Amino acid sequence: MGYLCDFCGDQRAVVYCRSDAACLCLSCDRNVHSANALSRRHSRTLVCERCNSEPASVQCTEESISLCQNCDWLGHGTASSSSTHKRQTINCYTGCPSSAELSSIWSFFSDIPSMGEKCEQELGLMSINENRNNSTWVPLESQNVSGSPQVTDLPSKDRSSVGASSMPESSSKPRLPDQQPESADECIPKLNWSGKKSPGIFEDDDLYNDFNMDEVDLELENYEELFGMTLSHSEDLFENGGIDSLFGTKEVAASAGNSNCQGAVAAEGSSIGLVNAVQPACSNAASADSMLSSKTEPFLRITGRQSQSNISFSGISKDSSTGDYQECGASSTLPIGEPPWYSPCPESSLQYASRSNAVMRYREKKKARKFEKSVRYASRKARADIRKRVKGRFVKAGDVYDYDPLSQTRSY
DNA sequence: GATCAGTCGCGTACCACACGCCGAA
DNA sequence: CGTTCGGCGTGTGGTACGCGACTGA
Repeated sequence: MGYLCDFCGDQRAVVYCRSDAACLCLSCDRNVHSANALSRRHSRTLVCERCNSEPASVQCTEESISLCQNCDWLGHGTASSSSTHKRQTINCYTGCPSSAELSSIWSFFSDIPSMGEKCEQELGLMSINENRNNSTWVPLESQNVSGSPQVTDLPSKDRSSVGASSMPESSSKPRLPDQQPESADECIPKLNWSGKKSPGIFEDDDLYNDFNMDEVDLELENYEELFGMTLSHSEDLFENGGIDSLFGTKEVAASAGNSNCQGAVAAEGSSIGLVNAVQPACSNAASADSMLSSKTEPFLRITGRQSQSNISFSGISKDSSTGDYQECGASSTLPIGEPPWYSPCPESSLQYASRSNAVMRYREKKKARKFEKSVRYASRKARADIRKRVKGRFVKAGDVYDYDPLSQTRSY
């Protein structure tokens, strides 16, 4: 039994919605995402059956288990025999596809009894008839580097698909279930995508507009993670030496997260990576946000050592399941299974353990984060809740008030 | 391109007072 | 050392206001 649905808390969570950052059962997934046109645009995928907290990116056909990139990397990335397991890419979908439709895009879907059968029954109770027109699924082309849904090897560092989440010019378009890739090349991410908007590509494309809508959520999250991490969480990465592989120096990372950053963030000649960061001016977070949402300009580009890394913070965020890595401030352009703190010396088991520790520490810290206001003293809150006010200000007991939280009436 | 007015969103100050904290007895 | 007392600072929520960003003329 996996984790329970974040919505109903009853059924087993099956799909992961990044826009909502929630794990949902299929029933709630359809209920929630059939609410309106915007929610239907949320891109979802299966939830990792190992960590139960991250969107799955591949399905291990040998183990019949869906895995996020991290779990996939941990489980298959070593020199163990499992590294030869065949894995099938798990595509994202939007809209409210039926279980049968999900089975059509995920051939293994019916192989998961707790998913297919049970939820099929639940889905049958719902009356959503907009599946045909509004359901799309997006190939995680970053995982489809070979143009084949079958993945047998973890991406190597040398794999130039690091630009995967950079917008491949045409392959990024959501594809209807019965659509086939126009060519094998379509699935190959374009390297060093410049971020320039190609005229005509995105125009008059409702499907793609839908996809863009979903990107907004992702980009917001990326923004939070990117700048939040560089300010507060970078310490963790620094401690583990991981951020060095991203920014090279602390100063670079700090300046990248500076809300008052003006002009380019650039640094070169770092100990590990050569950073060519180009970032448009941003005077505040809002600007940074809009900047990240921009589809016309790349805002950060990091060229790694030699040919191993070429990380592009393009502002174009594909709904790839690089999840945790993105959240660590790394672009989704990172190759599959390669955390941002990817060591240039993967042969070292010690460093591998260090990376694992880094991942664990980051996740723990991430979970500990709470952005909502916390009430330290419930008794004071209870008093404030019933205290009378005038224009929002507390008034002396007995004075004339215009707002009474208890009666919700005005005294005059 | 520069300027101005209007709009929007976000952050913060303000209020009273019960309560937590801390030093003194 | 443990308990009690008194004083002081803190925190609580809804609203108004200021400021910066954005947009259109």
